[in-house]
Amino acid sequence: MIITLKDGTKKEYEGKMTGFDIAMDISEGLARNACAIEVDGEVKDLRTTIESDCSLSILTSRDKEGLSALRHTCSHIMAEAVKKIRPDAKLAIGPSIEDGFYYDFDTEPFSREDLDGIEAEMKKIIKSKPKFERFELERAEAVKFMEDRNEPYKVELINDLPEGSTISFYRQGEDDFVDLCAGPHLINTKLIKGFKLLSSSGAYWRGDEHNKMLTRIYGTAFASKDELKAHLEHLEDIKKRDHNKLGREMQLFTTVDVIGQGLPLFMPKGTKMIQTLQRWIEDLEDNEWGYTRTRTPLMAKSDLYKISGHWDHYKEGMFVLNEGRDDKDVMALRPMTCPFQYYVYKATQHSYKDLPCRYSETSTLFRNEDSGEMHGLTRVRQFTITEGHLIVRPDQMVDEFKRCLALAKYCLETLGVEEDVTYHLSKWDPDNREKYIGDKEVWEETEGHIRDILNELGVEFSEDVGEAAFYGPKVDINAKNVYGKEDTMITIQWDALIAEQFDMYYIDENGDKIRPYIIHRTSMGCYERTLAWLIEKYAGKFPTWLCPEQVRVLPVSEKYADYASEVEAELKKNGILTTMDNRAEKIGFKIREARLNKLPYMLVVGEKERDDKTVSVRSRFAGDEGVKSLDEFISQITEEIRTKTIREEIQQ
RNA sequence: GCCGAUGUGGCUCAAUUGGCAGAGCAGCUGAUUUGUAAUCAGCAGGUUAUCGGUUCGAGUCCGAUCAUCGGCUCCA
Repeated sequence: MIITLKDGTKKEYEGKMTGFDIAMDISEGLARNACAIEVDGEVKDLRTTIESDCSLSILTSRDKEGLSALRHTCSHIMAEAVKKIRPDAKLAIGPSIEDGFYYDFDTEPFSREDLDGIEAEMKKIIKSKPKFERFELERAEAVKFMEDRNEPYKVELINDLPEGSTISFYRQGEDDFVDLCAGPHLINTKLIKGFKLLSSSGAYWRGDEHNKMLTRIYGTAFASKDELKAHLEHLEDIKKRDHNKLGREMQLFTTVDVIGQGLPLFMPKGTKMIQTLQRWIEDLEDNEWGYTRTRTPLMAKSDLYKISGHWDHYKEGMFVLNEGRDDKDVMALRPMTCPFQYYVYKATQHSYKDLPCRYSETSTLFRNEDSGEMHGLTRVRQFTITEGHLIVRPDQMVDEFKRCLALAKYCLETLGVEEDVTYHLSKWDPDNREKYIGDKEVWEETEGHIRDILNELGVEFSEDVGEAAFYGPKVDINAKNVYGKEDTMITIQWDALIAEQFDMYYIDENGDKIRPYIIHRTSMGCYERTLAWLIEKYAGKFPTWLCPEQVRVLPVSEKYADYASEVEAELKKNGILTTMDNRAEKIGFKIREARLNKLPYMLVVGEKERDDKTVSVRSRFAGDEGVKSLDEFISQITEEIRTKTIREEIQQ
C-alpha cells in the first residue's frame, strides 16, 4: 500500500501497519509525540490498522485534534481516579472541549478538596504508565458488559447508538477500568505532562433539565507544564477584563441586594457611556438610515399579549400585574416591543408608496428570568434595546433586510468589534413543527433569501437548526465573553406571517389591502450587553468618544487652579467630558490616579502653560505628547471624538 | 429553576479549639504647593448580607431567606 504523508512524500509498505507503526517508521521522535492520526481527513486512533492506500498525517499535541485526544484521555484517567475513590460513582460522558475536558458522574458533588484528591490519584495513575487497550463488542455483548459493571448511563448510550455502528471500548491500567468510547485516545499517558482540575458543577444528563442532575468536573490538560502554566495565567488574566468585576470597579454599575437580581444600577459613568451610545445610534438611525422614532408604553393589558400569543406561550417570562384582582385590569410589563409598534403602524392607513416604514425605539423590556440565569450586565431582568420594526412590501424585503445587516455591521465596525463576532442563520426545525407557524415552503424560501444575503455580504456563518423565532428565521450576530461563552448581540428577523395576526395591511396600486412583511431588528443590540462587551473588549480602556471622562486637567499646584479652570471650561464648552483634579497632591500622584482610572487624556498645566496658554498633553495611548496650544488640543480631540477614532494603545 | 461555592468598613483581606472585630488602600481633617505612576501626620468608618436558633458567650456552630460567583438549563 502507498501512504501519502502531510508534506506530500509517499511511503510504501508491505502488509498491514498501525498508525503508530508508520509514525515509528517516519521517526521515533514523532512516534513519541504522536496523539492520533488523520486518515483521509478523518481523525482516528493511533492503533488503527491501515490496510490500503490513503493520505495520512500524524497528529501531535500541536494539532487541535491531537490535543483533543490528549485531553480526552486525561478525562478517562480522571474517571478512573474517581472510580477508585468513589466506586459507586456512575459514569456518564467525558469529552474534550475547547480548552480542556469534562466528565459527568452520577455521584455526590465534589468539593475542592475532593478535586485535589482526585488530581493526586490521577498523578499516581499517570506515573504507573497504564497500558491502554482498545476493543470492540457487538451491541448485545456491549450492553451486557456495561450492565455487569452496573453502568446504566453507558447502557443507555449503547442502546441509542444507530444500528450497525462500531461499539468500541478502552481498557486502561491495572484496575480494569473500561469505558465506552469512540476514541481516539493516546497510546499511553506519558504525553500528559500538565493537567489541572478546574471546577465541579452540576449538569443535567444529556443536557435536559427534566433529567437527573449529574456532577461534572471540568479540567484541562497540556503536553507540557509550561503550556498548562501559561493557560492558568491566561485564565487569571481574563478575569481582570471580566465586565462584571471591572465594570463595578470602574463604578460603571452596581447591584443592590434589596433592589434585586438582574436589576443593575448604572452609576454616573456607566450612564454617561450609555447616553453616548444612545445619542449616537438614534441620530444615526434617524438621520442616515431613514428611521422614525416611536415611544410606546412599557406595559399593556393582558388583551394585547393574548393577541400576540405571549399570554399562552410566554406568560412565565413576563411580570404580570394585578392578577387575581377583580377591580383592576390584568397588565404585564412588556417583554418585547413588536405589538406596540404594530399599533403605531395601524393607527394610520398606509399606501404602498409609504413603505418601507422603519420604526425605531429605544425600548426598555422586562423579562422574568429564572433566578439562576442572571449574570452581570449580560443577562438581566430589565434591559434597553435599540429596537426596531420595519413594515415593508414583500418586494422590498430583501433590500431592507440587507440594509438592516449593513447598519448592524456599521455599528460593529464603529465600536471596533467587528472582528469578534460570529454570524448565524437561525433556522426552524422541521422535526419540531408545532413550535413554528407557517408552511414549509415559506420557511425554506425565506431561509434561502437570508442565506443568499449572508453569502453576498461575504461573511462566514453557521446554520443553526431550531434557533429561529416562531414566526420566522433570523440572522444572529454573536460575540464571546472573556470566558468563551457566546451571547447574541444583534438579531435581525424575517417575518412574513405576523401581519396577518394583527390585521396589518397597506393599500396597493389597485386599492387592495395587502399584508406587509415585517423585519424585527436591532442595530446595536441592547445597551447593557453591549456595554458589557465593550468593557471586556477594551479592558475598560475605551475609545475616547465612549469614555465617560475624556480629559482631566491636572494643575501642578493650586497656584494654577484658575488657569486649569479656564482650560476645563473651554473644553466643556466644546462638549468634551472634562474634570479637574485640584487636590493638594503632587502631580505624579494625580497622574497615577488618572492612569488607574484609564483616562484617555491628562492635561498638565503649570506656570509655563498658563503663561503661554498651552497644555502639556499626556495620553493613555502615547504617554507624553508634548506641549500644545489649547486650541490645537481641542481641535485634535474633537476630531478624534467626531470620527470615533480608536487610537492604538502603546505599552508604557 | 437545578448543582456547588461565597457573603467581615467603599475596595482587598485578617481574626487560634466559639472568648474585647483588625490591617492596607480609598475617604475625611491638618500640614505640605508640589512638573509627568504613590508627601507626611491625624481622624473617622462595621448590628460581620438579613432573620431566627443553639450557647454564659456566635464573624465563627445550626436553619431559613436574600444577594454574588462558577456551571447546567434557558435566553437579547
